[in-house]
Amino acid sequence: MRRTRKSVADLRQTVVPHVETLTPALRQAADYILKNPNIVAMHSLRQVAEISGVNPPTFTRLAQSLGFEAYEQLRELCRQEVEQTVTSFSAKASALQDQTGSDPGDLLSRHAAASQANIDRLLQGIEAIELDAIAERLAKARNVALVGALSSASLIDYLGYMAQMAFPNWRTLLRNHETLSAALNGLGARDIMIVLAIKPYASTAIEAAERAHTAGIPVIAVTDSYAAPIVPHASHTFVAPTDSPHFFASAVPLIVFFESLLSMVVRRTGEKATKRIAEIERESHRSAEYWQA
Amino acid sequence: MRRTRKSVADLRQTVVPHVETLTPALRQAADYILKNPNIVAMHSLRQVAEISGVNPPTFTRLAQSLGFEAYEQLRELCRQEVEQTVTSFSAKASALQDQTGSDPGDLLSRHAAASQANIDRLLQGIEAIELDAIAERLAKARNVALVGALSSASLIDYLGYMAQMAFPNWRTLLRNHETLSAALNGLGARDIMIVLAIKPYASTAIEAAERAHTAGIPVIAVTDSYAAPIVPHASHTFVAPTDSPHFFASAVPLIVFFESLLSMVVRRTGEKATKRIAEIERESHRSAEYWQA
DNA sequence: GCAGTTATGAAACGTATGTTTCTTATAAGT
DNA sequence: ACTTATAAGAAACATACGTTTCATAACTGC
Repeated sequence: MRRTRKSVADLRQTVVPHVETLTPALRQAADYILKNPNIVAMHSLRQVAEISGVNPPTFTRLAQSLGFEAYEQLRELCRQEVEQTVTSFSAKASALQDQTGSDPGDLLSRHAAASQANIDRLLQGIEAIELDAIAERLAKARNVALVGALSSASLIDYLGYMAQMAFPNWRTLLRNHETLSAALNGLGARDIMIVLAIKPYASTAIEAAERAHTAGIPVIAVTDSYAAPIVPHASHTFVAPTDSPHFFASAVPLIVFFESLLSMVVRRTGEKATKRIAEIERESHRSAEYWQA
Repeated sequence: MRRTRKSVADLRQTVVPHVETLTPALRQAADYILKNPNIVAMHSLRQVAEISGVNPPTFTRLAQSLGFEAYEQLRELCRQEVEQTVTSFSAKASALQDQTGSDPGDLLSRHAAASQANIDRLLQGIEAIELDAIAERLAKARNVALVGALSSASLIDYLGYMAQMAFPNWRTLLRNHETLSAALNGLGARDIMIVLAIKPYASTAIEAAERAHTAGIPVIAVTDSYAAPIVPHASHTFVAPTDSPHFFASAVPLIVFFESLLSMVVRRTGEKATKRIAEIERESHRSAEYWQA
């Protein structure tokens, strides 16, 4: 199949190189155009200005800053972009599937497609009702302990960071040289432990699950196979596909899973979580952790 | 799966039934609109008139004949038609997101769809050639320094962990109370810094990028907007969509991006990286970090 | 801390837009 | 063939458009 020819003047190609030299307002306008070429193509300058919250003259000035004679020419690029997408969408989809893959430049496309496929498989492999039940238990738990080692450590950290925004009773274990015994101290049947363990499985994580399980702490295992060594020590197991064409497993389905799970618990906890989130954000702004103009 | 809801007023559905009762000139106009909704959506009435060879007032009259109050409404139908085609994939996601959520069990499906749409948008927003060029530079760099704070910290950790498997010269900065000055010490123009900063932007990350940029260290910014405060301090910027129906931004596209980037660099580095990976794996097994049956 | 510069929003301007009105062309009925 | 009714182009109109100008706000460099 013939590849759709790229128009000589491409929107991104034209705008992106200039972006870094633009003033804040102009950059905001450029950002909007790059993200919403279809809106720009289909609406008048003033309508775009209103929708995007940018002052009308800013777009005129942006076009001039980019070397165009008028805004109309910038808009024409957007039109071409849209036209191209309209005509080449189905082509792209089929092209991705039969790539035998010698072209390294398309590695992003390939990995993107693989990730999307994995997300699909994640969806097929998990029962909504199961997940709902777990979310319910997490919402009611006294403490939620998170465990992950080696490559799983940073993913568990991500979950932990997000969770602490919403809940004061979620905690990541085994950080900063904390021992397993110390970590498990005080945890019991009213708490829940979430353990992430994907191949190659970290001994630390398996051991933590085992000890917790023996101690009567409910363990939710998130792993990549029902044959994983953690399964026997879990009271509930979720399996996420992590296949990838790379030397390492893809974390994408895991992130999707964790983000969804977290969101479900937040929804259940209701206003309490939302309030806490707002409070922490406010506090962070005060403490200058967040950058502000 | 439920089909994406068709907009209440469909262009074809609205126009076709009336076509036979129209006068010749009006019919010609109707015919043109049905065949070229994208032209109509993206151009003014008078431009459409000129392109199609139909007199301007004819389009106004057509709209009125079809029961519309004004031509603008007819054009809006064309816009919807185009929008639907352009975003056929992400349309699915937004439709799912719009269900204001009476069914909590479907949250996983919704987030999965949204993630897939975001991956799609990531692909559209990044030029393969750009990414290729950056991968090339990363492969040749003396040192690669990774920076991320707050919510980005764990994601950068993930990248750093994976990278260290393959390359000895990739390092995550600002961990374990390392100061910025100490971190930047020894870095120069032959090195590259990758900074991840997504909203709310961490002061630490912005500052690191700024200092590095001033010091002549190439900075690659990965962020969520061209209007992000880090952009002025970057020698190259990648923007990944992070929209999500939750209170937090989704990390999925970022993971896809990093995994792809890493894989591209590994491919370039060739056998050297592969050997190192194998060696580290062997070492880890010996040291019992990895669980074995 | 101030002068000079630049960036940005508000107001003003000429122009193109969508629509209506007017006029001419076309077709039908007697 | 003449009238009448309808259709369609031309001209006219109010409006919204893209742009420029102006004033003020926000930086920069001394």
